[in-house]
Amino acid sequence: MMKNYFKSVIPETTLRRMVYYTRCLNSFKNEGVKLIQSEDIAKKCGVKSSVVRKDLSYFGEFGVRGKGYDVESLLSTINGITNTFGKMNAALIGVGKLGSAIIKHSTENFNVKIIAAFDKDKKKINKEIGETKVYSVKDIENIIKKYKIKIAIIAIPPSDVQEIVDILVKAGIKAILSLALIPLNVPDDVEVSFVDVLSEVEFLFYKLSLRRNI
Amino acid sequence: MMKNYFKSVIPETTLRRMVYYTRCLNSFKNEGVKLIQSEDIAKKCGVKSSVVRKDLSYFGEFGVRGKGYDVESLLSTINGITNTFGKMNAALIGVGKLGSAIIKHSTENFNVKIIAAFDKDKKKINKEIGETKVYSVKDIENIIKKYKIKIAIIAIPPSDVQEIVDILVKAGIKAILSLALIPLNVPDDVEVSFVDVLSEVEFLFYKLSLRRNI
DNA sequence: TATACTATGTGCTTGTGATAACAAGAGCAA
DNA sequence: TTGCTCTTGTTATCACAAGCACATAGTATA
Repeated sequence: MMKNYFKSVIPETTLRRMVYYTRCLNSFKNEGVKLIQSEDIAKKCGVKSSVVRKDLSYFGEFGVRGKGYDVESLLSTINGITNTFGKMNAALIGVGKLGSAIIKHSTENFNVKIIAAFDKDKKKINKEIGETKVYSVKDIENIIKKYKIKIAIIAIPPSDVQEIVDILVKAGIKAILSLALIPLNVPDDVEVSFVDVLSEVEFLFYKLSLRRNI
Repeated sequence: MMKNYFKSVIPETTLRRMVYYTRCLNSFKNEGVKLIQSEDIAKKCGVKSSVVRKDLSYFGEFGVRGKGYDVESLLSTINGITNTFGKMNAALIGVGKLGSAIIKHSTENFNVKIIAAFDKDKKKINKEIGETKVYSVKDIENIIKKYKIKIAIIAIPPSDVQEIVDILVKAGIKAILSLALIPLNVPDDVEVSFVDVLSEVEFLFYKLSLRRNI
């Protein structure tokens, strides 16, 4: 039976794994593999095959029972979910060491493309890092609106973050990835996500410490 | 009633929030706040006060009913959980742009200290970034054993990751934070965690896309 | 000392994600 | 067509985390 394209609510954990699956599928594709089974994806990603099937089933029925999934078509179906079918365009604020590392990383890998970067340092403005042009932070609103960018990565000192966040929200940004683990004030319709290496290391310390003390 | 120090099993989500609480408490401390309530922490961290209280209760009873928590003593109690009471020492593999950004970040902020870095590029070996000395990857086992380092951050190209992971495990590393979202082979007693900016951005794309399509 | 007040700590309910077990569908062969 | 095999898609169960709501215990005040 054909079902409506998306089930009611899709768990965040599933969405996170979808990113992982995409990586795996691309890897299979590059190896020339045409057909795979849920078990193959599961092994490669370190999850259970039932999880893979369940995750995929949230979006529709893509497999053939008794056979498996067609790598190519599964990939393009997943790409279709984000409606991008190409690069996912994002902006980056803060072209310091971390910021430029991310730009470099995005040129080498995967699906995300940083199409505009911003900094307040005049020495950096108007230069290019790879294909990414660096603008003044004063131009954030203009450029973001011009290119209809919806996602921004923030790689600036914590003290400046909220000020920039306000500008981004005003410019129409709908999701912010902050590289500093500090609370952000945003409207309800703006997604916020944190990535912080040192926080994660601290978390690992907690985990290790508790292992012995239980 | 005094209870045994740690309750049976502590949820991962709680441990993650503990890191966040630490940040908030330090922030309160710097502002000169002596006494706080669960509601204060909750607001600052964007969670419910009952969650804060429950999280803390996993480790013991630190508050005074009718008053709240003493900032200073709560902080040192939490620090005590990791048995470090000072810096948390970690190693870093790969002194590229990303790696050196992390080292710089760790000198400026928070609790984690990178006490040894490793690279295979001879130009980088024996130099120092801040207070962190850069060693040859050939010395990983020696140095890690010498300083009894238990946690390592990996910031190298995906193709080299597994090779380094094997060396780290052999050297006694018990937790690995990988900056590339690729599966790692490790023994069961080694914790593995991933932090990948671009994966997180992709995840946000999924989230935004689905918002409209439900 | 008694009483009112305040914020903690904690059972208990509720909701959500993970897991396993199973039913259903597709291909193939006789 | 019938039966067999294989792997998907789904259902039912289990485990766990979130949040409420209240009993508890300490503080302040008279």
